[in-house]
Amino acid sequence: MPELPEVETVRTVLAPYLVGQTVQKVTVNLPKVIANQTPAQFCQNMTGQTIKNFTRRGKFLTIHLHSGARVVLHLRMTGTLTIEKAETPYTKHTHVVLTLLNRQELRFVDSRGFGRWWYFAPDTPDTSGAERLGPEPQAITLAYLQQTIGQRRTALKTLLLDQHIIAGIGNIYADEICFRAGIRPTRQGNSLTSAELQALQTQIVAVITEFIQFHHVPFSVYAQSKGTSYQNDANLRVYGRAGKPCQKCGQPLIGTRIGQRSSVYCAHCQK
DNA sequence: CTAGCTTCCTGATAGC
DNA sequence: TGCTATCAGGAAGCTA
Repeated sequence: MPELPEVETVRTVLAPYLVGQTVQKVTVNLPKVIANQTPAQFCQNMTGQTIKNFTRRGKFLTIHLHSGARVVLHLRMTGTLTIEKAETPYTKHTHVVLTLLNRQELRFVDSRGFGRWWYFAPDTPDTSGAERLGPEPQAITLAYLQQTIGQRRTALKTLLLDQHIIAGIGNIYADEICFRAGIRPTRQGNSLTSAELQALQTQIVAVITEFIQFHHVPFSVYAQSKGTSYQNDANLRVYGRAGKPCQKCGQPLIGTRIGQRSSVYCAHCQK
């Protein structure tokens, strides 16, 4: 489900419920979710720790503990985080639960079970993958695009999805960025002109910034949607609209596959 | 460096 | 209604 804007919503909405709280009990119902430890080790390490901060980097979230330890987590396709009262029954696929001293719980629910959590002791390096991310989309410059995307023969869409180049862009916003930049997602990176790379830079920043705003919901709305800020978004111009008329020119949008990912673009508006 | 494929899973939906 | 096939917003790992 989530790309950077949705993960940012998770961070903003949940941070006030986590920061300053102490972990009283840890429950792991699906062991493989804890990527670098046994559930027993993880529970022992986490119990009694106090949460200092809750941050995001790309699509990764990090719970910083006062001890200097960190818990890094990735929601992947279907992971969600919610705050529930301790007495509320678990829903299906509740894989990790942090019970806090205030009788509230942080629950990780993930139907496909692709999401992962990592625990890193103080002064040990992050090996979750978050340490190898490219810059945040808002920090992308024209010069950076010229020396990365501009040098590669791979399809633009695939490059936008490469987290080592830019952190946080997923399948939805990659298509939206290409549409708004007027560039076909199938174009080779090194075929882009300076003007096109500039348009790309502008839209990378604009699309991510706008959707962070769109998905910024109050806790009540977030809680009601079970930890999702994403719904079929009226602001999306191409994603999920294959065959429907382009909102600029009216021609039917093309649905195709690029790098094994579903992709939509306008053959008329995107060169 | 690159393209293509598989794998990890459950669930929603489309078609028959 | 029920069955089957297909697809899904992520990403790593493998092959050639």
